Amino acid sequence: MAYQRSALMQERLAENRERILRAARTLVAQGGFRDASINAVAAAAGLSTGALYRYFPSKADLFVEVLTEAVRRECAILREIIAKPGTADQRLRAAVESFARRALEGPHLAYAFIAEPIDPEVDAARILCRQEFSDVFKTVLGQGVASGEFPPQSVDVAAACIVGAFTEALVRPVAPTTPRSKDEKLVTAIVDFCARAVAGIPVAPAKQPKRQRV
Amino acid sequence: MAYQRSALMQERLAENRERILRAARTLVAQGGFRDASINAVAAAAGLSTGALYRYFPSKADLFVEVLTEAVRRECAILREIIAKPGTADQRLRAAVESFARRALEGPHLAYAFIAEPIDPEVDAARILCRQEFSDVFKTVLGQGVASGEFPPQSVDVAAACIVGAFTEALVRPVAPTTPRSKDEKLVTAIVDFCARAVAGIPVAPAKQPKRQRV
DNA sequence: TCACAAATTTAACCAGGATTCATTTTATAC
DNA sequence: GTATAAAATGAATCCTGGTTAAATTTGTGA
Repeated sequence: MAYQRSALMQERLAENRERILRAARTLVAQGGFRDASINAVAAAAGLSTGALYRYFPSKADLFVEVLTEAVRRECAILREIIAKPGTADQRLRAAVESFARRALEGPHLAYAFIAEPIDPEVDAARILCRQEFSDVFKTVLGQGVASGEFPPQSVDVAAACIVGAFTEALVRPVAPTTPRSKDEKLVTAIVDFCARAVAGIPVAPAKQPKRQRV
Repeated sequence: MAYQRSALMQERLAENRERILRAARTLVAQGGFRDASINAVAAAAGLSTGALYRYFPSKADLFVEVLTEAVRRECAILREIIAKPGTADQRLRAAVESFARRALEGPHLAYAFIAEPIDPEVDAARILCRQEFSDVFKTVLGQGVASGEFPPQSVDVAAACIVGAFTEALVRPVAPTTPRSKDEKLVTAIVDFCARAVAGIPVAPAKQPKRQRV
């Protein structure tokens, strides 16, 4: 027999798979995992529930992939930002700002990826993803502490605090959706908070710090 | 007719109600809302499932009460702490430390009260509770900013960040339960992080800051 | 065009957990 | 002690949402 799928067909299948992942991500971004039932995802992807199971063996598998994929992208962006030249303070600010700005696009998404529980299997994957996030922030923090730009501190805890701080600050206004105009101020306030927290900079939000403390 | 419950009986009923609330809180503290099914709560309280519905009209109602009650207590403690004399820095540190220390007793509880979703009705109640938490922290922050002890900042965002920071830092280790010996360092690191974040204090974790900046 | 493999649909199926209700037990009033 | 109201039980019911599978459609190779 040696049954062979035509290139066109293969592409269509791959497209379906992508559509499912996209639909799942969109639904999570809009209403969290709660609104992302298999039925809803399938419908949003333009497929039947049954068809979805030809692409993903279970709901958990689907969302593990959605999660890791999104985190992979996010971390790549952040790593790129902190690899650029500049002080640790500048790079940390840039990373937090970028992260926060993207999270504002879909607050539920950020929340779901960091905290919202669904399934023990997915939760397990989340722990690994968080580790990846944390590592990115730890890198800058470690550099800043090593160079004396930041005071000595627990970089592990600080990294977690940064993630938590801006998650809470961004995600809370999910219920009464805040006007888009306030976003800028919110981002600035969060960035400043985190920067002060790790650097101990009294005022000067957006200025170049440059001083080296030991 | 005029059926009248004896004092003894009334007391027993009130005790049952209390027992249910206590059981629910304990179960949430141990394993989050996920482990706090109506059956489990009833069993833990030494009652049948049916009986529980004589005391609470629905699961949502029960947990709304558990939530608001716990938050009420917590806020009372915090308000007391920040009403004591001392610098804003000292009082903020004391409040965060107290909060963190109690959260470590039952990390799931803290998490469940701040983030874990169960039911739209409960989530709505949570928003009000968070407001209350936030208000407590805002009080100290506002005082510190007004007196010039803290640099100017968005006290709303900073309050949210504080809650988020230590939630994330405390709750994350829920999966692989960290050794109790590390708790002290963790609490210290979190307190320092928050203190630096609002005050911009470079080093000096537990010392008296006292300097007034304008 | 026919035979067969793969994909898809649709309609059950099933599990877990909240809620209800007929029945039993316990408390109160006379 | 008896009758009645309240409380408690625990099994039955219902609902939600993930999963499966028989039947159907579509694609592939001769």
